[in-house]
Amino acid sequence: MEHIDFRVEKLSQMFNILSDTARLNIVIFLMNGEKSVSEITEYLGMSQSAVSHQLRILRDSRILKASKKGKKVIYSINDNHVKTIVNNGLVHMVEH
Amino acid sequence: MEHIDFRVEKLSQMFNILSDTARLNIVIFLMNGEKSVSEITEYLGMSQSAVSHQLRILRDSRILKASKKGKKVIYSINDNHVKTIVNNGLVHMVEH
DNA sequence: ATAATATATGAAGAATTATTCATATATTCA
DNA sequence: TGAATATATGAATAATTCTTCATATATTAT
Repeated sequence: MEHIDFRVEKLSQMFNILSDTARLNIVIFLMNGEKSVSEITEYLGMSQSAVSHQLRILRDSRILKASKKGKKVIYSINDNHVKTIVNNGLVHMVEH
Repeated sequence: MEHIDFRVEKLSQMFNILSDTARLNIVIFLMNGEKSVSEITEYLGMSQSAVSHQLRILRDSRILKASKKGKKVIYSINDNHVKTIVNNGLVHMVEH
């Protein structure tokens, strides 16, 4: 698979990150605006640790970014492409 | 995560399938028209068995469909949404 | 019927990944 | 300084997944 476009590699990596329900839900949640870790944790109903591990993956892949506000860490979407990709995907999930 | 849209579940499943480089390449290859298993195998440069296993996943998820022409099995895209999702994704992979 | 070609499939092993648990770090407040 | 709150992280386990190998099935040609 050497002759193949590098974009395919990149895209499959992005799809891989969005293939986890928790991570995809986080991204969608943040599309309405930035949130703290505790808000995200409460929204998802998962353990704080599990959420933090997933946030790390989203941060490392530059899909999200984090900033501190006092004790809290605020996450927001860093890669605007992901919004379009997710929105576009959601549209196509309406039927079936 | 009970309060969450069923579309998210569906979309993460679709992303999951497209998160494998081999499968994503197959889908992209078939976006130029239907192909036989041997053509796909040659294109990817993987073993026939590995390709067949991946084709099964794509068939089971209704992203592809298969039809027989003599000894050959011809695969084509069954779910038109996937074309849009992949094309849209590729566009956003252009930079970085 | 037999051989050759094309594709599919089950089992097994290796690799990747998600979650939990325990604990560490950082910040604020008293 | 010490306690409380918020978040991060490493290790370990469980689950999922990809590939290989061997073999099965289907079709065509001789």
